[in-house]
Amino acid sequence: MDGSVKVSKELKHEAQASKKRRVVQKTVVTVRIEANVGKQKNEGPPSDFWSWRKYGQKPIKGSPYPRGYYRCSTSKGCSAKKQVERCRTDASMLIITYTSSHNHPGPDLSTTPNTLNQPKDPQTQPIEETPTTPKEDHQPQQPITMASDEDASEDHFHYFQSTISHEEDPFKVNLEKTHDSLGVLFDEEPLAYPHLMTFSTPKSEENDFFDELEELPTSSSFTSFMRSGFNFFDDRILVLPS
DNA sequence: CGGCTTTGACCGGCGC
DNA sequence: GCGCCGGTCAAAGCCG
Repeated sequence: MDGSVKVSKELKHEAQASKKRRVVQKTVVTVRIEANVGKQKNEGPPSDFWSWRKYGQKPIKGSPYPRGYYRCSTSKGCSAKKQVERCRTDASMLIITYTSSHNHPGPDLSTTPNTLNQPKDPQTQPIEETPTTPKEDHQPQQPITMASDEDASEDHFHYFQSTISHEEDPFKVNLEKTHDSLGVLFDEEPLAYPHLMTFSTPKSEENDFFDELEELPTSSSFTSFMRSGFNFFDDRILVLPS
């Protein structure tokens, strides 16, 4: 179990050609799983901390492996979706495509028992626009769910590159073994990679991306999302679909 | 008992 | 107009 993280990045830059659906935020994450050294139970959903409910699976043409469709089960009104597909050539390569974004604080990431590095308030900012609690899952809530299909999410295309040069993935190992060690994960997570992603602090030359990022309502949730993902994803790319 | 997974069918869009 | 493909829903079953 070398548990080495392979940094494979593939940037997809597609021009929008659709005339209907404007643009839906699409995040393509390539994960290389190699924890199946002797087991095979951790191959499925090593995803993030959010709970995903599988709502469909279909064989994709051109790929011997089927594609699974997941939906966020953490919140009923969450429109976050995820597609898990396996590489056609590399069975150990998982291609996860995230669509939309969570409109609610996912896992209690900030609820870390050892709040030593998270001096944030308990109710600091679960969400900027506030969850559309009053509404149900029927209502067209778009305060935060800008990734839905509203015009608000025009051309959102960000490109994040996790510079995980650390080969030490204690979390990853744990994660792959069992999701129960999530707590450990957080605990182990010293300071995460705050500077890795200049989220709320746009200043890099990639300002372009951040420029649009500022529109991202899910700053806290998203951040958490990223943080958590950093430990599991080799590389994450936000792509702007057609 | 609740939640999640699974599988088949259905629907919409696109291409030919 | 038909067929292909991808995506989603819905019902049943299983597991915890």
